[in-house]
Amino acid sequence: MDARTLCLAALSLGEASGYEIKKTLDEPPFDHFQDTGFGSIYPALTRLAQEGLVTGSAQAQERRPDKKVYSLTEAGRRHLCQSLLQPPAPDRLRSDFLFLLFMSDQMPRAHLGQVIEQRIADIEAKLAHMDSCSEHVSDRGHRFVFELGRSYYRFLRDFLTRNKGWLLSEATTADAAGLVVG
Amino acid sequence: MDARTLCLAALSLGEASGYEIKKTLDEPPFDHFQDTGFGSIYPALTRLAQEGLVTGSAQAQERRPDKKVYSLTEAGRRHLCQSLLQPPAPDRLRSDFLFLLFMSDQMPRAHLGQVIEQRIADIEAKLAHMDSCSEHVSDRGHRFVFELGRSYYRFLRDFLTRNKGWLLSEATTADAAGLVVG
DNA sequence: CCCTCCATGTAAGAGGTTACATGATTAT
DNA sequence: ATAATCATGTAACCTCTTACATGGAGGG
Repeated sequence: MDARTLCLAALSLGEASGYEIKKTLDEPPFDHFQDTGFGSIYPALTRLAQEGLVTGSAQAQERRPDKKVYSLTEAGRRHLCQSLLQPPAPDRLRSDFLFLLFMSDQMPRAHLGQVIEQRIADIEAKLAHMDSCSEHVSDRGHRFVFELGRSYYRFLRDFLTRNKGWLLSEATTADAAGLVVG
Repeated sequence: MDARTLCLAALSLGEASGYEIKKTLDEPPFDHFQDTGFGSIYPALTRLAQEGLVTGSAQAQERRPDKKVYSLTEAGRRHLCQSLLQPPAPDRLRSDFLFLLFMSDQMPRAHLGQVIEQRIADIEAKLAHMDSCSEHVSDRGHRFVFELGRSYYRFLRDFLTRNKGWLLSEATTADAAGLVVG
């Protein structure tokens, strides 16, 4: 899905401004399958409004810049439902981190160790943040993706913690059997 | 990493043509963290050659189009090693599949079921293919990413298999406790 | 005093995708 | 027959990223 479809999906949960959509997309479980910036959202909303899939109205605020609150039109809701019937494109992951692990024999061991520890800490922080969000996830699909994401982060943390020693060891021969794949 | 860095990484394993690089990038464990097409690879190689990071020579072949075999220059190897010292950008996943699961209350149950079964079958096929590749993965970093990917696919397959019933059930109330998160 | 939050947008550029163009060989 | 493999590339397009532009409120 592109930025436009994501905006439609966010608005299907209720009317919102571009800024609020961005906040929603940045939180779990939305953030598990996409990563969208202001530079995509604002133009997407403008175009969706032109196409009649959303309507927006500027609202004056006290001591704040004006806010443009958008909501789905009937056409927008139909368009969103239709896009859900398309066969999903294959998942695509872009991971510098896995690239570094892949190339680890070309890297100084100390730096590699730092990168892995940093990643484990990042995952830990993510999990902590998810704990604080967990109560607010009520919809069934949202809960499913939320728990899938949480389980994935736990899996990744455990895999890295268990096997970092194997990757970082100085021995020239590293038997694949040493990897604990669970 | 962009297409240029990926080409450098592929060539660090030995000289290759654009076509051969594409094949390498499409196989595990390379395919676990990127997804690069001909339309990115050929222009990337042209530019890398202009920058002196790779050298290419056309080789005539019998009954085949000419082949341009590229190899890393010293400058190219240095450039690659330097790029490994940069802090890695955050991982980014784009998943239509998770988007569909997220929106599953807007979807016909039958279609949702099909999408999930298809995904499980795809993962099963991927795992079978990885089994047939496993012996050829010798480098330590390659093995690490390979096993991480394999474990991830198994995790995803198991999560979907265990919990699809929970997502697909007709009951209006679906207790989060019903999810088996392992 | 500085940072983060609120709030919107544009403009330029980088990067990637898709379709097109070509064509013999080999396997089913 | 038909599809896949081998083999390279270009051009148009689309999308996204990044930087810029603006500015008050409130917390540390």
